[in-house]
Amino acid sequence: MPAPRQAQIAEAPERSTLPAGRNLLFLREEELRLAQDLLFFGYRDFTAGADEILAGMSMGRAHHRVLHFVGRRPGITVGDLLGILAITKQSLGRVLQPLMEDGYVVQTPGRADRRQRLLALTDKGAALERRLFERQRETVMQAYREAGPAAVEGFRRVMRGLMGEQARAAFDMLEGPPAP
Amino acid sequence: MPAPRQAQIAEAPERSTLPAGRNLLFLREEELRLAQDLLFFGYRDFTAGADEILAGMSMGRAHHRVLHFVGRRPGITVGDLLGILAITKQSLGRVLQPLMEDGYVVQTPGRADRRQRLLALTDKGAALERRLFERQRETVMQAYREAGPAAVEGFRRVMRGLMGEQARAAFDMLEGPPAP
DNA sequence: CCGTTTGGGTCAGTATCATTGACCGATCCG
DNA sequence: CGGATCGGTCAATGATACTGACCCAAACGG
Repeated sequence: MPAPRQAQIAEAPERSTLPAGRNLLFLREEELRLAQDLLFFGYRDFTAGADEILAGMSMGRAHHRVLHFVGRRPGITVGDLLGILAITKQSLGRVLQPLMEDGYVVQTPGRADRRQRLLALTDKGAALERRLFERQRETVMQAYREAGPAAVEGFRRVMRGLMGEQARAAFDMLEGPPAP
Repeated sequence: MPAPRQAQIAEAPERSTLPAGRNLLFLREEELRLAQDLLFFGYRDFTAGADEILAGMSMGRAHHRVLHFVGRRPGITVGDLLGILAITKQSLGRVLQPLMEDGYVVQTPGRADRRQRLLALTDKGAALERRLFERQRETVMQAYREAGPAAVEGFRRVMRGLMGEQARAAFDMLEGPPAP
């Protein structure tokens, strides 16, 4: 008998024939578990296509994120980019440095504040970003088509609701005015 | 003039006053960029709460995923779990091993096939999983409430659409019948 | 019954993404 | 001028993942 350590095994959650009163709570719990699963599988496959391309260039998701957000906001400062990504300076540096050395991104000193380094994609950087973009476009567009326009609107509302304060502010800044 | 290397700077994408014919294409492009942003920010904050708890226990997201899926399918085999997570045996081992040593997960030999190791949460494991679950529940439930039931349905449809073949099969198995 | 396949575990080495804490130079601003 | 800010950099660490090779034990099939 292989049991020198008799651990308590948790009971499996019930899946049917519930006491009437708990029904609503149970549904909410299942709803949540469903959401966890959806987000795990969905996000993974959303990024999978771009990850594949990146792997072949000894880059990773972090590089893609920089390309994406710099492309979205040309002239963004390093500080603002850090705020969007919510990573440390060092983590960004390790990704941004090679991107600049390899000619995907350039920085130019700010005119108003010369301490700032304004980031922008080169043509080469924009081309790579576009390649990654097109790959994800296929995935997302198919999901949008299958789901329909109303579903897309719902998807947006829920995803936005998942964000915290800080992310929502960054998000609104990105989607909002071209530049302050 | 600090320009020994004159890189081409890509033009910023236009944001208004488009040639009429390209309008639709432009909207689709913006739609996609919006989706990318939503998924990045949304997923990050969805996992942030649980990540915080895990960090305090020298665990990471990978541990959470194991607890989640084992909790969802008690008695799951190692092979099936590998299929769901889509990682290598070695990667799973490095996470599963400590979880078993620390008494969060137990394995029992399969009755039909004694090569199999059937995984289950201990009470301790179920308690931790619940703690993580409750944390994410707050985030998701608030997003659901804000967005409304119709939006939730749309969210589900789109997330499911993002999945590839393999993920969709795993997903359907999870949400489907209690056990084969 | 014996050989092959399958389920699971393990070793060694490598890569990416992230962290902390400290420190520096250049620039801005009161 | 002096402090605050923007950006870069050092060193060390940890989590997650990968490949390829190899092993044991149990199941399966001719």
